[in-house]
Amino acid sequence: MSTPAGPSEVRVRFAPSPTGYLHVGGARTALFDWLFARQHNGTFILRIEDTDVERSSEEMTRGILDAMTWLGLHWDEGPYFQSKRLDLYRELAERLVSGGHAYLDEGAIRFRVPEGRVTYQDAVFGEISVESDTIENFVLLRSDKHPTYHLSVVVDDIDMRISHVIRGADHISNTPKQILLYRALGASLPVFAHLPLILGPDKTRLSKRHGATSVSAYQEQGILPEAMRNFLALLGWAPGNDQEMFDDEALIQAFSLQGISKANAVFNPEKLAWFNAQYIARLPHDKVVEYLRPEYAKVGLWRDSFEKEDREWFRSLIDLYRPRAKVLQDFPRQSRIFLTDHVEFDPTAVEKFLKDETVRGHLRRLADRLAALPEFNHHSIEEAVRGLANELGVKPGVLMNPARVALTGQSVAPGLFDVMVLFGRENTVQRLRLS
RNA sequence: GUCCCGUUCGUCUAGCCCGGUCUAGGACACAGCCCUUUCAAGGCUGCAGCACGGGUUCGAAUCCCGUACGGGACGCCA
Repeated sequence: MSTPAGPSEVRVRFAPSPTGYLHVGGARTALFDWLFARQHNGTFILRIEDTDVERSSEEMTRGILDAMTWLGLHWDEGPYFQSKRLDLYRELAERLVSGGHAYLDEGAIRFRVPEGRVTYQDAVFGEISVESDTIENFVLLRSDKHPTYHLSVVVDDIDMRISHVIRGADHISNTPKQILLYRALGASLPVFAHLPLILGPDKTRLSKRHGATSVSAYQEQGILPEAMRNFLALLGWAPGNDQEMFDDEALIQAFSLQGISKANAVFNPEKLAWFNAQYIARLPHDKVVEYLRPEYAKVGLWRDSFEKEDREWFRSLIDLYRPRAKVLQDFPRQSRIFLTDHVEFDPTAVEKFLKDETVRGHLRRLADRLAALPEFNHHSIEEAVRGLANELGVKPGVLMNPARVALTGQSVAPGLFDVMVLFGRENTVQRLRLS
């Protein structure tokens, strides 16, 4: 075995089993591990627990790594694969047998649980204490010579000099068994910190029947990794004050094991959506474009000029929709009116605003007015529109609501003057005249 | 069933360790109002909670005990 970690050296690991996708619970655990490592200038290790040959798969491993990368949880060591370390587990299982700590049972090796009470201090839950006669002699090595979870996790945590075991609270009752194993192997204990579970709205463990649970599903739904991180950080942890918006630096600063809650938390997708909207509204333009490029490309609306000659125009377009978007897909969906020549008219809106012949006459006059403007910008357009309304003796809305429909085909759109600027004078005038 | 753990607005939570400053604070959602060219965004206001019962104490969301409810673990799964 390697030498134990020094007292100040923080080494944590995230150890998923590649028997499924990375779900939000696992992601939250990984995030806390990562935050803790970063805060202490420690090492974040990724270990794949693939000792169940039947259920583990490479695609799942791939998916987990991708999801971690998308979430921005970069690991410093690994991924280590337990399937490549089988000899080590066998060797130690045999050592435990010869030391009298374990025994053969029909081809498997079982741990001999000693009498007494096992007590430890959990960094989150405080003292946890169990009478060892409630613990069965558990299997360490299966008859096929593959280790069980308890053996491999303890052996690896010792070997990899893990200083803090941060994992889900579903492992609390496993911990005494593992502590017994540490003792039998003559190793010192890491700090154990168990995280409260994430539940569905019905307070049962979050699962597929509650809706999307995999990180990649949220990625596909147009959730930003920044938003996901911020949201997940606040599930089971709180800074002790009222702050809610955290960038990574602030999160790393503020995070602490003391701030972790003992009570399970219900996953609230609406709050996630709110965080997402906040980040969409706030992220730097280049970052947003980076996320948006594939979304526009997906629906055939991306043009390379958005990053070249039309850069400023595209920036204005994006800014117009930032406060209106909840997910990334909202951008192409809502802004497509600016990106295709074809206008689709909403029949209800047409019926309501463009039926009246007088109104259409007004719009043609407005078109003339706009065509004659020396400058075509937000301010000059506003003056022209309000001026004309005044001359006609009508409220500005009488002009503006029909104009909006004439331009966009819809009764719901961003501010009319912004819309006109974005369309440009020619396009605006033409669409008004065609109405 | 046995063992372990938890319980503050519908939800995420602050406060609890070190009892009075808590007529319990913030956020999401919801409702109303304001802003306003529609829709958002934003601002303001409102709705709503210490699971229950004992005890300790001058005083308990905060400490102790019990009950109820909830969760987790009891696999040659992890």
